[in-house]
Amino acid sequence: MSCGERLAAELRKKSFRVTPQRAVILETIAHKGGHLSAQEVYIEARERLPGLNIATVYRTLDSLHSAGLIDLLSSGSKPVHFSLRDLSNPHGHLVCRKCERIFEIGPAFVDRIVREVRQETGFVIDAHHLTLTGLCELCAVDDLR
Amino acid sequence: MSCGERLAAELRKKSFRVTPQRAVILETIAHKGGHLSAQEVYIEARERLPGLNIATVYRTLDSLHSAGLIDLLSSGSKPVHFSLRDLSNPHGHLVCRKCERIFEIGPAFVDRIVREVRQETGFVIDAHHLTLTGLCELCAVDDLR
DNA sequence: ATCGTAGTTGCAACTATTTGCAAGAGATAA
DNA sequence: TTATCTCTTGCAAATAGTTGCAACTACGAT
Repeated sequence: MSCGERLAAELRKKSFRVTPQRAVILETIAHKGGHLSAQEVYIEARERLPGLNIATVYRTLDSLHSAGLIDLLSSGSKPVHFSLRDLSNPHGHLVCRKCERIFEIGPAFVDRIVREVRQETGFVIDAHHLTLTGLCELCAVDDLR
Repeated sequence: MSCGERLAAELRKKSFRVTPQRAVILETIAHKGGHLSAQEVYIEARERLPGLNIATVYRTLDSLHSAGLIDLLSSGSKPVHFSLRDLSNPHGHLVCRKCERIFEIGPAFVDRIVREVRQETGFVIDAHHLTLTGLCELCAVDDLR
């Protein structure tokens, strides 16, 4: 099964309809890799589907997120970014609210947190893109004065 | 020391200037309690400080957040909300990306996660408003088909 | 293959957020 | 107290994101 077919199947499974717009948007995110803003997705995707409307992009990103096909990285209050969910590489981000740097958390530790939360609350958090806000080691030291 | 004075001291400590705008915005958030959107803060605060500009509200909320005086609740891709940081009640939120319901995590468990992350990474996450996204118990069951 | 229905889309108007810049005002030191 | 240095603010314009609604279309039922 091709990548596109896999995504389409995934969508159908969640009873979302498979439309050209959704396919193009999803493929755009998959193709570019990394994190994209809604605007970036729009600009890229419109090259392949000229009539595409920005409102559709926003609504589609929303749908794809609740379907669990893409992840959402909201670093602080800054604009939200999206990325394809990569099941093979669950990882997390630590966003420092002071220096704004972003640190990665490895798969093993992310996995541990997911397990603990599930055990404690029954809630299954998205391991693929766990994002935590706080102070990095250096800024935390400053913060004590 | 009054509440306002405490907040002013806190601001000065982080070398932010204490201005009428910041005081009013902070007091508005403290007074109303719960979570407010930037617009709500603006409407409320302007009653007390008529000349107040919306741009100032956004910039101030940003400053107060990086100063660690207010927390930020971005449930999914929905508009960001702000609330006063309440040191006496650290708690977390679990946001289900499917049914959109929000569940609370108690202080004890939040504390445990904070400790684990610090131990593992040196990063001190904001315990006052930990927000995790994923699937609640019910939606997780559905998700398996 | 065709139909009907409910989910999706494009459009346009609207609301929300950000930014550059000149004027204004806390904080520090003299 | 006053001068000075930056940080902040207000304004206005630009950008980003949302919403209602009529037209369109994917897809299960016929």
